[in-house]
Amino acid sequence: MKDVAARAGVSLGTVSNVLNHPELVSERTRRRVQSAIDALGFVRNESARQLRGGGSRTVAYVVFDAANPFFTDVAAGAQAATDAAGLALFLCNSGEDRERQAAYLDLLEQQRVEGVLITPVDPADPRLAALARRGTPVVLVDRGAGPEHCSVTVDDVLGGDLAATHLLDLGHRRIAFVGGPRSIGQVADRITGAERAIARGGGEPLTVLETEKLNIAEGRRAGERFLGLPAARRPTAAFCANDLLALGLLQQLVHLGLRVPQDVAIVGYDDIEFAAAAAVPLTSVAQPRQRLGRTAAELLLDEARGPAGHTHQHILFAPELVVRASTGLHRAATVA
Amino acid sequence: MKDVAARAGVSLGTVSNVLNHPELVSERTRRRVQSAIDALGFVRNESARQLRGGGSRTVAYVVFDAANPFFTDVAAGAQAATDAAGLALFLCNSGEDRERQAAYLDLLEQQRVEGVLITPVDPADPRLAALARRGTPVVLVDRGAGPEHCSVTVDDVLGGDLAATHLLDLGHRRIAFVGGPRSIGQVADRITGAERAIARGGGEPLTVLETEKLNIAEGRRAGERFLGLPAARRPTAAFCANDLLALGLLQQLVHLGLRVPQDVAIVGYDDIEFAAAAAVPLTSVAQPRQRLGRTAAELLLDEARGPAGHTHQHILFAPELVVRASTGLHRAATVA
DNA sequence: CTTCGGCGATGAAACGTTTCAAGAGGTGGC
DNA sequence: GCCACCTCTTGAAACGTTTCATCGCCGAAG
Repeated sequence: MKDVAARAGVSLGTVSNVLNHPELVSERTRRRVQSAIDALGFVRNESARQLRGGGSRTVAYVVFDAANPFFTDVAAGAQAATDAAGLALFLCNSGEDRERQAAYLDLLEQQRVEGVLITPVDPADPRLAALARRGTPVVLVDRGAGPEHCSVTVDDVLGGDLAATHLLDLGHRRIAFVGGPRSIGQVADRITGAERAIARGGGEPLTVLETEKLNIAEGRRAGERFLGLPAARRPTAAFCANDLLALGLLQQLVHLGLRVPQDVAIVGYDDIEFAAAAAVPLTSVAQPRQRLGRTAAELLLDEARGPAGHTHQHILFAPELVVRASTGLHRAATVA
Repeated sequence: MKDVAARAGVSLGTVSNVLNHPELVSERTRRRVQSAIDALGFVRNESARQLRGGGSRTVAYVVFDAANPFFTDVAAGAQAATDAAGLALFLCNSGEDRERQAAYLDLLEQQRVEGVLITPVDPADPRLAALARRGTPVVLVDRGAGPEHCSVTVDDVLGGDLAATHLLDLGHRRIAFVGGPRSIGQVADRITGAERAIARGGGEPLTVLETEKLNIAEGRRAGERFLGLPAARRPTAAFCANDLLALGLLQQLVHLGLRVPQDVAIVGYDDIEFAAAAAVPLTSVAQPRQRLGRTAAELLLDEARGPAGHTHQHILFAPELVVRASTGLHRAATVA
């Protein structure tokens, strides 16, 4: 910037004014400075600017699994909101890894981002509360929060209930749950919801096939374990914690010779775009993904704008069941 | 930091040493300073640190479409490399939008990231060359580059050739290409490859159904247009620029009553995980996705480490055809 | 002719670190 | 008892901006 000033024959302050308050600078000087900038290829050093007091104009979304289309849809919603506010959104993929989540949170705080959206692997990480306490707004996405954050969630207990109720209505009595680890709140809630429905509807206790992650590969593995269950105790339906698991499970079961939905009915969760395109189109519990992201980002921006006039909110959306071929009408017909 | 120093009864320099060169500080003082840090919840200001000379320890991948699993797999590969090097990776989603790409590039340069990986919407953006000229390493991913960058690509002409050759081998003579816009290099190359194969194999000229984007929704739309073609000129096979289009197309054609592969054979591109799980498992041209990302990040890190001993490289991988049901054996049998 | 106001431009302080030359204090050798 | 050396700590400079009080100048008003 010094060089620019020298070349244009003005002071540092004037160059800065051209950049930040062009209306204060005369047309003539502004042009001279601008051409010096262009000639020298000057690029403002954001660190220095930020140091002096400007904010970072940056927000981050720490995502649980970037490879899951559910989260990229949420991110798209968030980006719509940050774009409108003129902030940049960085995506950070924790990849279901606590340490990576921790590393990102530390980094983001050091970089003084304006706020953090996060779908946490580990909502108990003290970093989250600390971050908020020290003044970086944090909004939990798809996960409930304590009094120190805003949160935007979808009712996972209800979602689990919807899924299980649907299967019970179709006449299924022995239902499997595929998903895990249970330490993940969403998983635990969906199980709770399913158990609630079963208790009410009079099915047998849920057979839980716990997985280590929530991806397609784990779904396939669960398929093998499913088939390994003694035929007498084998469930006639599976409710999966997300669509990736459901797609993997579906693929593996079909591969091993079972028919869906005749032999096994499957319900997924999230209703990602691929669910409808699956080998057997997937019944799934739909969440308002974009809306989730947009709302979360709006809450974040509100808090970042005026920490004063902001009160934490916990917004809860309702999921909806989308019925497709993977649960079929077969049993229903049988029952009816 | 001043507060920390005061509370611990030491100088600023000592606090800094505790943070950056703990081996220079006596055990006693170190503990005192550390407890002051904890008590005050001090978080180092990364801007100031960077200003004084430290690098940003940060790399970004500007991705073409975060919702396409192809790119998240590439990103996972890149992250493996940056993790190993102790750098953080930020994902920036340009979402096929030139302006957003431009905004991200400006921002990243201002933030002085150590390097930029990018699958550009617009490889002609002068920002890219300028960035490199001014000293920020740039590596093009899945897109060829001039002499000013490294690049890591997969041979798209060959990929197009493989796909079309496969269809020709199955006896198809009238082939559609679904994808666009043509301004995207990958799309143009895949068309070129397909045309080369057709010229060699003696099919009719490619029917190009140009799309605006490369996603599922556009694939569905292409399905309608496909069916709108006069029956006499309607192709018997479609080669899609990526799997998202192929999945959308497949879904729509089936929905409209066509059988795949009997009425229309479909070949996709990328071989994303969902391709195998589709209604009719998709024949697709596979790319070494993770490898692509890892290699690109490694080149970037090499350049960032020593701009001196670095020479730009252009690495080209070969794609492979993965045959599944969507091209079936049907025609082959007919022909044979 | 003086004074006032307003517009543009200026220069220095401030932001929060890191680095580095130099100082303080202690230990051991001669 | 002096010097050399070592370890630990210090203080100040430097990084590249933005901001703000101030100044110079010009035209208009009195």
